[in-house]
Amino acid sequence: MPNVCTDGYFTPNDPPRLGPARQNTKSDIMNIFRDVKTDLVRILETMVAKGILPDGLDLSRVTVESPKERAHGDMATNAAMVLCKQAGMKPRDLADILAKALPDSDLIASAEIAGPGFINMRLKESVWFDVLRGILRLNTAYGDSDMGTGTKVNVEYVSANPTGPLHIGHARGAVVGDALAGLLLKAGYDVCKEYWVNDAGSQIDSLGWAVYWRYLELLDPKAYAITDEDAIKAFTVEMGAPDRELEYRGEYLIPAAQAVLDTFGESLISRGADGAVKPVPVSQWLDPIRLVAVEKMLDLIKADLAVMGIVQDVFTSERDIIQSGKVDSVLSYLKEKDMVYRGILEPPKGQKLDDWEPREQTLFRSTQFGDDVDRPLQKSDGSWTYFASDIAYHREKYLRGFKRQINVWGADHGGYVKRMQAAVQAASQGEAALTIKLCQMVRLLDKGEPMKMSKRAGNFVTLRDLEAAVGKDVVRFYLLTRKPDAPLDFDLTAVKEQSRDNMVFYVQYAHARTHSVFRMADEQMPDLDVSDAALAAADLAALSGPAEEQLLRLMAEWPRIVESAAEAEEPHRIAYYLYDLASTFHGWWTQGREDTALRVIHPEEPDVTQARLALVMAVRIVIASGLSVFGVQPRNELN
RNA sequence: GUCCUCGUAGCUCAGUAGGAUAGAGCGUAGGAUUCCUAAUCCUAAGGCCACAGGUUCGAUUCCUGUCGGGGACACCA
Repeated sequence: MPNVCTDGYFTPNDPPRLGPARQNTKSDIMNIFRDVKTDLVRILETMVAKGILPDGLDLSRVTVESPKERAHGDMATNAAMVLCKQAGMKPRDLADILAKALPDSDLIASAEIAGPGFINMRLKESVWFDVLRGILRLNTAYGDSDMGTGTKVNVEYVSANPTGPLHIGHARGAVVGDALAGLLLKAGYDVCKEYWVNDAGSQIDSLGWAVYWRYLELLDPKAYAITDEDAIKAFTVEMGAPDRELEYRGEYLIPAAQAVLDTFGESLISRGADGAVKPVPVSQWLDPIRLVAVEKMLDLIKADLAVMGIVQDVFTSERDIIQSGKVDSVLSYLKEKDMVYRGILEPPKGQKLDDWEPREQTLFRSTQFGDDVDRPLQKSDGSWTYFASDIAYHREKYLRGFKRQINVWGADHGGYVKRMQAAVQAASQGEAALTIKLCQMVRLLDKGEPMKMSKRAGNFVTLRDLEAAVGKDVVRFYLLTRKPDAPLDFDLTAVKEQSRDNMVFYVQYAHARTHSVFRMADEQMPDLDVSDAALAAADLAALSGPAEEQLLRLMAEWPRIVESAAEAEEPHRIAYYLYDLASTFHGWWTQGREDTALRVIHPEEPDVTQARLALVMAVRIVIASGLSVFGVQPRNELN
């Protein structure tokens, strides 16, 4: 995937990565749910061939899943209930026939009917051991799926205005977008991670003004102090923009101003007869300053993202989209389709606008695609609205081959969803589909008390502050412990607590514990072969207890979890699965406290020890596989 | 006023490509530590899945409406 915008500050990153040190080898995918379903379908087809069932069965609603109740067996299918109408049979009659045929499978030991027509199946014990060996063989590639069939998906996230460092408000979208991309990659999609750079709007003008002032300040700190309101006022008046305010005053602009000074020297000012620094007219400095300022801000943002372990593949410049004529071309495209017209909108309801006046505008017919009103494409000064360039950008993504697009936005952009989806439909002849993930606010707390932040006071918490306070992995995992569309409290103290109610710690502790068991085994049984090969070849008969079976069963579900989370585009499900697995593992491990026979390490019984260590290793692998989706490094020990 | 989103145990939250007796943590009440990490585990109590209709063999899940919390509503992004 080439980077499309590489002018100036758009230095391309490395090409999209294909995941952590692996190829998506479709042939080497393990998923026993799928295997059982394949067998089930095969048996159904045999029954069709024999004339027991009619041709042309719709099997789309047939599922194979693990029943909630352990007593119901290993897996259950609803096939009889879903197919009974098509087959013209009563559910239980069909279930009866099916249940008799199922043990024909290599995987299924027995099947029986329950409830309204469920078929509960017991799998052969060897199936679970095969799962364990498969995990050891595949390592963290276990859980990979081919459900995406290499379909191209574009995930756009962060996309913060390049006007300053990222702060906590950006953190959630950044992490959710990155994890979603990781999840889709694991599920077999061809994922492109993307950032849309709004470097063309009025905010960039504000940035330019602020940086110019900082530039003046560097040249003459006394005359142009950032704290000197009178001087600032005099400056804006002199520039012919008395309403202009310096919106951005953070110190992070000083390096940008220094870069301006390094690049342009004193060519953006004049000197009075006394040598005093004098600003020159806006037209002479705004363009060059904006360019340098955006470049520096984008560097800052990329560095912030890198601290969080986020590296996106493509950065697309709004300015570039506009200057290359892509907005004009998408507009003429839409005009051809009669999607654009000149018209006057009704005044918005529910809020008073003092300065509202009827005005003829260039409008996009988004109502034809379910939006509430048609949306303006041009500002009154003739320049494009943000919406117009965004349409051009999304069409650009479509033309690059992305028929599936995902945007991760803050919930405050919710009102923008329908028009953007409408635009993507219109600009792709209905071929591309855009889904939008809205992330709710994160409330930053400390010891249960909300932390007071204000941009004005300059004490807002940056992403870097957050990372420095608790660490990248904690931030990433914690922000994924709740579905994005629900608000989230982030407590700086609680998140570092080492107890069960902190998911991050609890899962990491389970992973660390798998390592400590191996360290202990090495101490107590230095001669035991614990190589991958030895574990894979171990006699697993010792793992037939209920607790072991529970662990194996849970780990067998991992590929299914990946697929359903990818299908739902909900990475947080991975977090809950890992918590569940950690809990089951801790419980199994603790059995050894009450009954020494159940301990992992038995110096007198190397076979049993080896089998149990194989199980521990599998748990370690599955946890690591899950954490890799989140971009979180598993811990080998704690403290 | 319109649109989006959420409503599940006392609290914080999972779950729902429609499935069998709705789960977890905290908190509450008990219990386990000569022991591979007690940084952990076990047991118990706790529910009209906001409410009302609809779709069907079956709805916490899908549809419609009501109520309640949050968010958004020209020429900012």
